Amino acid sequence: MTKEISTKYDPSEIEGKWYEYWTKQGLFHSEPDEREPYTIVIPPPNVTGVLHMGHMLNNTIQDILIRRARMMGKNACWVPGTDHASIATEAKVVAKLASEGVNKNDITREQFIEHAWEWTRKHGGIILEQLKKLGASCDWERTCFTMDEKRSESVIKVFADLYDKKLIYRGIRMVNWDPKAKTALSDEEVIHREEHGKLYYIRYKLSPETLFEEEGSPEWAVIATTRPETIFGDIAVCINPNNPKTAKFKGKKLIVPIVNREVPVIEDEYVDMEFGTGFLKVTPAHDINDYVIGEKFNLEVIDVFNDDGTLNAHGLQYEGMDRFDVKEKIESDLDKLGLLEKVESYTNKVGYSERTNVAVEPKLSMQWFLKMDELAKPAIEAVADDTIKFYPPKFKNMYRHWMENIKDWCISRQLWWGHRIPAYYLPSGGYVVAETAEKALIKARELSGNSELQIADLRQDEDCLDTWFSSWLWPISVFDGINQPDNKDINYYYPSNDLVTAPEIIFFWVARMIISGYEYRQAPCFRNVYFTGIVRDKIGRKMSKSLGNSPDPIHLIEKYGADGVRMGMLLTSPAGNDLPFDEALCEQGRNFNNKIWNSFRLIKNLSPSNLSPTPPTPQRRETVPESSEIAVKWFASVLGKTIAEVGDLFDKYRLSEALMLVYKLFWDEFSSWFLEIIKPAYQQDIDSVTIAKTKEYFGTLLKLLHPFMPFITEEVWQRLEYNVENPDDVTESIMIAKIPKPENIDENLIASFNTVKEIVANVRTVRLQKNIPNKESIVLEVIGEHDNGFDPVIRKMGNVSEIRNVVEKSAVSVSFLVGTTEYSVPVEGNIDVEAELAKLNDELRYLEGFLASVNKKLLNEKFVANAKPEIVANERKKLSDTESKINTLREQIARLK
RNA sequence: GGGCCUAUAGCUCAGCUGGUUCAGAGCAUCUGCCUUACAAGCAGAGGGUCAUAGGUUCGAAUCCUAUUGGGCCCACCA
Repeated sequence: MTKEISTKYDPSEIEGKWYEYWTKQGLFHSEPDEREPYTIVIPPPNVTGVLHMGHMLNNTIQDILIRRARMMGKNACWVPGTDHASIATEAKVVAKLASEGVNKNDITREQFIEHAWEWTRKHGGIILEQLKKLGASCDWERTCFTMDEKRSESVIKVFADLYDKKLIYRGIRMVNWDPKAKTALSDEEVIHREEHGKLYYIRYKLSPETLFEEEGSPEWAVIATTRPETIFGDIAVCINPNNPKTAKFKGKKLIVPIVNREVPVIEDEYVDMEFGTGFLKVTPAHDINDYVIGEKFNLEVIDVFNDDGTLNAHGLQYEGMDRFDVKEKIESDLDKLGLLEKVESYTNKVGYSERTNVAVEPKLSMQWFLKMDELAKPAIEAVADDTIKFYPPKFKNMYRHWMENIKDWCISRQLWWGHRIPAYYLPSGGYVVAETAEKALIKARELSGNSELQIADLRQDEDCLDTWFSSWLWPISVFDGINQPDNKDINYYYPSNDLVTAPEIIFFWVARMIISGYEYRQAPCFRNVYFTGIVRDKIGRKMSKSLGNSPDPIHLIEKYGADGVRMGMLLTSPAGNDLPFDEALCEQGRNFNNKIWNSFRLIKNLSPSNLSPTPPTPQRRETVPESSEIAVKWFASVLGKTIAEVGDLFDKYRLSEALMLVYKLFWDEFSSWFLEIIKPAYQQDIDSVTIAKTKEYFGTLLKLLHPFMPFITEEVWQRLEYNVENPDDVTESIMIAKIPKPENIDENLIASFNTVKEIVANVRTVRLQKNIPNKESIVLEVIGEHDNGFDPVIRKMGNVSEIRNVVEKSAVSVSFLVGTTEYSVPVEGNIDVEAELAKLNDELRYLEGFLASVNKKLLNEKFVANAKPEIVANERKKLSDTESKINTLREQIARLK
């Protein structure tokens, strides 16, 4: 009867079909209307990136949220897009050009940017196509790119605005320098890693002028440093004025080795008396602390490095060598000169560039900065008072701590791929900031008083802006809310509802978006932030390209289906927890799909007429089996209850748990109980009332599942022609069907049914233990209270021919307790008295122990006096129940003996 | 160095303001089953001194303290 429908579900045949259908029907597209909006803006992936497991997790969650909101009747809008990823993309383009023998320095800025656009056109958008495979229901008509026209305009406008507000300034500061990308980095782009290095103890000879007079006095000071290659920049040696060990060097002069520069010994309490030898070499150009000291003492700054990390002319004979090579060379050279006292192994933290993974160099340079402290204030408050909620809330602390100690943001980058800083330098000196060259010209003429000035006379700043300086505007700029602050989209969709992102970028991105939201909309940019964890492999390593431990998401989708992978991703990932990914999870997801598929096959073939020789006629009254009647009523309750619970879990962003709940509802309650009850026996008919209810429930289950597994639910929904059979559903796609409100919840019914399940399970256990085949019906004896209302279900599910209320059970039988009622299954032949007795005695012993503990509690006056009355009452009930159980057991034991 | 989080079955996790079925779920394991939707399945079963030591309380997985083990964030000790 099911010949035409395969017994295995094959996702590959249908996923593409439905995605196309949804797109063609315009179901992902949103326009402002009278409904309540529900908005998510995607964390824009790098334009030339490819999908990895982190994206999979992140976008699965977003899709679940957006699909759920849509089915709750909201006007759901998920805006997709990509990020130009300034430094990462530029690095890729530079590498590509290099492989073709082209050096970036040999071509013009314009040429380079053309190459970068070409690269973007070629590789860009791949990732968005991959998201479609996952089922992401983004509004593709709204796709944005951080460097498209509107977004670029927004960025420049904001820069000019913040400059006018005096929040952006330009200055020479010590910044993190990436010698590979040859650009400044923000503090956030630097990753500190512990590293095993060396601590060099170097002798700095006393100047002949300031030698100690006494015989046997030291001829040098020993200075401990991890960076001997910076001695060319040494300009002083510092001691702590309170340090007796170094006190006699006060006022002395020392000779920097190799350079042979005479430098003074200065005194500052910054120097740690305990560390090393108590002497600190001061190299203001290459250490932030030294720089501070240098400023204080007004010392000269000698920068010894080129932009690429090689030594410059200050490095004397080492000029042109790489800093790491110099470190080694200088070690041996110092040794030869007898100036290296010793070398110790030493562990310290070294900063690395997040993008290029080279050690960053503190470097003094002219950069643009954004003042943060004032801007941060409303953003701190918004998270503190839960205007913007974090899930999980533990990240609130982290956020607050960072925000309260926020430093100015270095926003300039010495890169070409990005938004060029709109600052224009005048030939006569000075500069102006304006959104366009034309506007700049007006300002420049004003500034210089020279009305003859032309655009060509102005020189635009060479730097471009940090990538995050465009993404921080994302929730606003995707709706063009910077350029057109009062347009209908921004007014309708902003603030967005949920942001789903990784905790790694809480400072890079989340915090800054919140800041810009308050600065440019005077409102939060989103209401909730869901932080996902890091996807790890089975043994806990972070998934990464270099380790090669990351499965290709597209392969996974091909293997398990998008729905299966989505489920696998979600099964073990509560908010903020890392996700130990295992393909077995996808397998579980795929198996569940198959379960859904097979339920569908069963239901599809339920028909009042399919086996009956004569179709039902109005004359032939259908009979509804009692068991089906019970099941239909019971399942309505379970369904209603679960809908309510799922809603609650969604409100708390506990998506894994919501999925698990629906999973169990579908597999255990619906498939194993409901369907098994209503399923007609071989060659038996089924009534149309039960069929209708079954299909209705199945439809509701599909709706509940749809946000998690969109493809299979649509396929099955359509195959059942759900909308046709249920006139109330006027919708075509399950995507826009409405999830019903929780109703018909009868807790008593659910509780009674649970008892029934327990009875049936016990009957089945007896069968297994006694080798009674399922096909052989049995008799069930009841001794004690029992609700006969559910007997039809017990009969069907346990294959029980008769349920008998008796006073005394059959002599040869196996019995069990459910609640305080004893049930007994008469069996043929003899039973193993010994084994039976042992089992009963075990149980008796346990119950007696339990009784004793309950008794102890109740005899404790303090407990009775202090505990809440309902708790005491409950203990009393436990006492009497246990006593009654014990009596039953004792009787059983006596009888056996 | 400062701060935050965490420790519950073999694995991944629930367990709300202490007290009902407080020791749970899924997966994995074991035992029967090819029972007309499904072996990617069905039915059943066994797994835990709730990290350790103290304390508060009539009562602690839950609250407090210390110890140990994991994880994360921040920070300029050369």
